[in-house]
Amino acid sequence: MDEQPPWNVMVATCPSRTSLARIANKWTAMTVIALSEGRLRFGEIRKAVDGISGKVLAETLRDLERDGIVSRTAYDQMPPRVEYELTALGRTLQEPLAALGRWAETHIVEVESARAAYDEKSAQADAAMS
Amino acid sequence: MDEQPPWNVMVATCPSRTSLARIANKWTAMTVIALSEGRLRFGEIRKAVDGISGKVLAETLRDLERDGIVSRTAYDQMPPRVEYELTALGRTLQEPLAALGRWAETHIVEVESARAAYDEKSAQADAAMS
DNA sequence: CTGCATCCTTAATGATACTG
DNA sequence: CAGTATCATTAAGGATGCAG
Repeated sequence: MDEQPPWNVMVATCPSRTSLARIANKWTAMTVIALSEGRLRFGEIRKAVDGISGKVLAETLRDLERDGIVSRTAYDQMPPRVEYELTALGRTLQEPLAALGRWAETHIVEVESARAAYDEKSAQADAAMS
Repeated sequence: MDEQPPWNVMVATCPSRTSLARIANKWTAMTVIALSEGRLRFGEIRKAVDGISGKVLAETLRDLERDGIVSRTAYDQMPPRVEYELTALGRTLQEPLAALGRWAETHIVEVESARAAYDEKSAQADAAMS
């Protein structure tokens, strides 16, 4: 009954590509992974996503909130307290992005050895030209 | 027996993060998705990944080859003929990246409605300040 | 503390021309 | 055809200061 959706990320003008561009992004992936632990404050996320700047995290969270992946709760306090958590939609994205993180971790040894081999081969090729 | 690897993408200096940065990328995702069909020529990939420039595709493929995800076969012909295909390592990445593409396609309707709601709310907030 | 605004620097991308 | 090289443009990212 359900026919395949007409959306196709491989088509440049398909709206779904704007969504792919957002989620296929290292900051998005790490932010969502951090929020898999549950509801977190801005500063806690920033600590979890080691190396992210305040500006980039604010932008990432704003974009994720706009896309309905993260919800933002601001408490009217001084100093401010703002908490973020994954929405129901965001939780459907949690596992796919976590899988990417796991892939990077489990295959980094293979990747680094491939890099070393490639760089070695390139160096030889360069030397042969001289 | 197998202890958890010491790699952690959430740590800025962990080598696995360089790998995450490469795979959590829209061009990488679409290129790998294109190569899921099998062995393809440069021009065929370029056609499949609609909108990618020749320069960016060449760089993406070179990076993927360096990381051991894609293999490159150049035939000594004129005009040149170069074919690319996923390696065994690359095929382990195929499903996680395909999942991202499917997520973008399946949820774009929800995402777009979230965006509309967010933009509407922002517009109201802006108007209230005047 | 949480952001936003600003300025600045760097990286990514695009357009074009050119070579094997 | 499959690149590479160059240049121009744009986007991403970092640093700082400041307001709520």
